[in-house]
Amino acid sequence: MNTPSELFSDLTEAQKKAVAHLDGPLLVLAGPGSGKTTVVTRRIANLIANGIPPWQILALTFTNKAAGEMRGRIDKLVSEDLPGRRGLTVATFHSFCVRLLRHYASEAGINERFTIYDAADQRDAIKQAMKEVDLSSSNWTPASIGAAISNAKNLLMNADAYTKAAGDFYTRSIARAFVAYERILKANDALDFDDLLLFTANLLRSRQEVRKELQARFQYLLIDEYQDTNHAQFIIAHSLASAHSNICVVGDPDQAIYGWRGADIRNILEFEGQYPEAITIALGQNFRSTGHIVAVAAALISNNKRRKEKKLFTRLPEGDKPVVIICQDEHHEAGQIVEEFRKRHEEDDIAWKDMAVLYRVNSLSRVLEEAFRDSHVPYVIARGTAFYDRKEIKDALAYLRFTANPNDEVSLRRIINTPTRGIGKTTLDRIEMYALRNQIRLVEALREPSRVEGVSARAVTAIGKFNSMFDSWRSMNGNSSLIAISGGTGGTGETGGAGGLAELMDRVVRESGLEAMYKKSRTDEDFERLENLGELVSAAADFVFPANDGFEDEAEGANLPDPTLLDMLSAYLESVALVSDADMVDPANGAVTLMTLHAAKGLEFNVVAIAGLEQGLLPHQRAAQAEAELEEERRLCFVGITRARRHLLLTQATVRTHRGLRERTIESQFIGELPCEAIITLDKAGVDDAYVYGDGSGGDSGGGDPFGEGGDKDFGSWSPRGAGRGGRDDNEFPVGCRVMHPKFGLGLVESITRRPAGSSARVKFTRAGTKTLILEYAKLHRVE
DNA sequence: CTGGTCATTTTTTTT
DNA sequence: AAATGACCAG
Repeated sequence: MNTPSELFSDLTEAQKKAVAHLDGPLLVLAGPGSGKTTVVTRRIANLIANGIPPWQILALTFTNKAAGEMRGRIDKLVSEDLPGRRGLTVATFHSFCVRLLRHYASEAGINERFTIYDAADQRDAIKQAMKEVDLSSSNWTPASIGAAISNAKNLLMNADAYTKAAGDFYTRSIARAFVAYERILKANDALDFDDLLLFTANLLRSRQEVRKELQARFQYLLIDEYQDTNHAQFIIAHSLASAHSNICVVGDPDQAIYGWRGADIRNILEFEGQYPEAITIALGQNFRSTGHIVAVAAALISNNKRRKEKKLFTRLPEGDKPVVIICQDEHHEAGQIVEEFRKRHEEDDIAWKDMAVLYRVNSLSRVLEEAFRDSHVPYVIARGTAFYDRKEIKDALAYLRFTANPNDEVSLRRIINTPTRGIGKTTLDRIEMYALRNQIRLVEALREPSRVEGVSARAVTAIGKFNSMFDSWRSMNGNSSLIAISGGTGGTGETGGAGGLAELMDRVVRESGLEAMYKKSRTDEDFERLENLGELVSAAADFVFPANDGFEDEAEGANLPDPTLLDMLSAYLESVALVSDADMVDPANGAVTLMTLHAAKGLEFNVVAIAGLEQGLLPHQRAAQAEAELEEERRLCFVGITRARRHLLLTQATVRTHRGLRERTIESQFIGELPCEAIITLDKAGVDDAYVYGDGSGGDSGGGDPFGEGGDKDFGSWSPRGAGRGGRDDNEFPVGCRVMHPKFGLGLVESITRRPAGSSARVKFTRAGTKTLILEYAKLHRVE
């Protein structure tokens, strides 16, 4: 068992004070790299060491990764033989709410088996709602309606409340769609992400007995990243805390970057006003980054006016100055970043996994990815949702969701004719009409297709097969040999339940016809889809039923009933719905990480590059209007800079292709806000004059240097990307050579035009006539 | 009913 | 550039 003294070793006075705090409200203002996680985990260990039962402690985070990390670190600090350690609840806000809502489903007035709708499902449902209330989609977009609904829900307004408050035509129109949307969700037994918080907050507010029960259970609260909580989360936290005020919130107003999704920075700024007896501890010393990096970050953030002044400082050496590189275009930029990383890897022996490229928008990842791939530097893109966004995966999961919840019509519609099985639009329209007229659900109407007028015999048979397929899967639930899971505490590797889940998944993939559909064609793309489906099946086999439900098993070792296959399925779908991009950053893989600035919050790397420091990108176009939004962009940049421990690289491309258009950019105002004595600026954009006007045909063709003798040393070694297509174009496609284009077919190169923006070629195609193609983009292959 | 082509659009960030 | 949605020919 760790003695209390060990919990306090190596800490600053401020940190010690926070760790030692037991009862009452506590606000920890933790600057970047200030040892926040250490303080939080040790404080929880200290609570336990002081005799507080772990099951009375609730810690809420924003990502699964943060929750897992926190739990792991607490586990290491708390002796294993301490009884009841398992009862500790560490969860994300959303997953905590899901568990709570399933447990108190009847009190919350919802179906225990509710489905969680992700952004795409939500969009589908909103579209349907707009259709129902006749909102022409030319004046309204599902996105704008969705944003309005989301904002309302974050402020704890449901459709009724919104309708009552709606005054003008604009809001009344939204209100109509809102009402219809809510009706659809209700009918489908579905909750969207915002609902998870909204319903929980309302449950806690309106049901005294539930609130009391939970208050008694969770005597000590800890909320991480408190600066990013929204009003609903605020209500949840304080409903739970109101009985005992044992609430510890941790955060940094300078790192508040989720205002756009309803996060209210006032929650943290006004905490002391809300709890006058609160103790506030500021952790300003940075243990992560070297001097210049901290100086640059501090200077940048001091430009924010609406801000609580907080001193940032480090005792680490000054280290290398952050480098700003002005690049020619995005390919050049990517090349510079790869080159810098390679140098750090070879000269300083820094592992790839200790480096990251950060950017404001996901679309920037493509060019970067190409550069890393072409230069054989291992990389991963942290896009947790990407896998689950793929068509084939969404389809397979829709089958599962409809299996678990037959009321989920959004999923049903998705898969009823995917793969095509002869239940087309006409048939579905007729069945829908029939359902509407007879006041029954779509699923029920599908049970009696022969009674629906105008449905062909063929369609009736197809529907019958469709029904029996799901009946067969659902009956797996009743088969006890499939549902047994070894012990409620889980944790130990293989379980019968996971096997059942994997078997179900396997059957779904095969019997639905998805597998056959992709097996039929031989394209690479379809082969990849098949592989993804296989991966999905293996992932299901590895799925472990969550050990701790968090509400029933107060007594240690309480015997929970074995989860059924349906329980497994719900838990699995839930875990899939709540993954975040940040969750996918796997420290075990030896690769450079590419991710958005948002996803980087809470992480740190030895080497960090931030790409695209341009007006309109960082700060982003849509955020540059209002001062408050601009300040959030600045905080985002601040978050990015403070991820770096030793080396920081900031890049700007003077020309960037955006939505197919090549445009000149303007340097980000944030670059101008950095103290020039703490940074090094390298302008490598102008060098391309040598490239553009140099004589291309002979001079620079031989070596790997597309810039001839004009380039300086640094510049000369750039070209991993350029060598592939852009820089070598004159060699690759000489005038007169025969080429193949995926769309236009076979052609003959008539001429080559060399431009700074990228060379183009006039190609005479046998079928399609003469076209001018940008070599960088056209997928041209030379044919001998 | 299916599969293709053409026209239109693109919210930045995410639980 | 890419992804959707509408429309039209089999």
